[in-house]
Amino acid sequence: MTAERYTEGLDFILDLTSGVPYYRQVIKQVEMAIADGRLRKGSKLPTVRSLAVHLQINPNTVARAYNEMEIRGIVNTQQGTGTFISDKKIDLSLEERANILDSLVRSFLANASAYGFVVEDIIGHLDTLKEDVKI
Amino acid sequence: MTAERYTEGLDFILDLTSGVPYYRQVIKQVEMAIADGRLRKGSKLPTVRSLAVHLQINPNTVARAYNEMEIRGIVNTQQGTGTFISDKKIDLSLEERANILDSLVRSFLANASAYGFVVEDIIGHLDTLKEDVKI
DNA sequence: CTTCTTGTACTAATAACATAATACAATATT
DNA sequence: AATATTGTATTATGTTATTAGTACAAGAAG
Repeated sequence: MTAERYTEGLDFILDLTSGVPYYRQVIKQVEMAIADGRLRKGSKLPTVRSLAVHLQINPNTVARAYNEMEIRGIVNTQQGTGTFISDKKIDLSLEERANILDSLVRSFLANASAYGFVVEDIIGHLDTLKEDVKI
Repeated sequence: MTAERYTEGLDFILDLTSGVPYYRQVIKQVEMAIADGRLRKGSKLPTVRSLAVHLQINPNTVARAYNEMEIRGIVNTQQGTGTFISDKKIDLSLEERANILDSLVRSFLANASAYGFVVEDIIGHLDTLKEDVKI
């Protein structure tokens, strides 16, 4: 399968029941893979057509995800070649960085609390995620 | 605020970035609250109008969530009175609970990675927050 | 009884999403 | 050079989600 040409350990899956649009799920999975180290600068993503076959969706839907990621600077795409993770650098001072992180985390904790989760739940789950990636 | 009339400790929050339809988020949050005991038979939910104001969405959207929950037997609603949790048991397995948490965490990580944060950053900050809360 | 509060119903409009189909342009391979 | 692979663009169609606005019916409160 041509999908083998992209980074090992990266497997796209769609959750058909979540109500989250498909293209968003693709974007989020790429972002996740970047966050936990499975994808890095220069890594090649599966082609539009192969990922569409893999996920059993229309190529245009994959193309939409890739296009949006390019607009956001997450990837570089080139006709005839493919799509690669960019080296997008986020220039923030340490202080700005800390402020944004704090804001993101607090917002997330609030949201999680609406479902009844507490900090320990989150930390436990993140530790588990991290262990999974290590294998 | 009229929302005070419903069960203490229950707070609805929408994640505008996850792509999950709003009405589904409301339903899921009610289900979680029932499963972990924050809501029980007879507990009153906020009115359609008050929750709509609280969440800054259209009342019809809340009404949709409430209507679907009534169809599924989760709540009983009565015009002129309000909406109450039914006596239907909702048992979420540990796995289902973990899936919900996983979905929340992944969506958050994807957002965070757009700012250049990685899992270790998040865990570190959560540990820090956890220490703060202890004090 | 009157007024207020509550959920219900309905219509119309808009935006977003996903698909199918097709064709073209740029790059890579043979 | 010819062919294959890759992303891009476009049009049209259908479905879903959300909103706004309005009105009605049922229950609660005064």
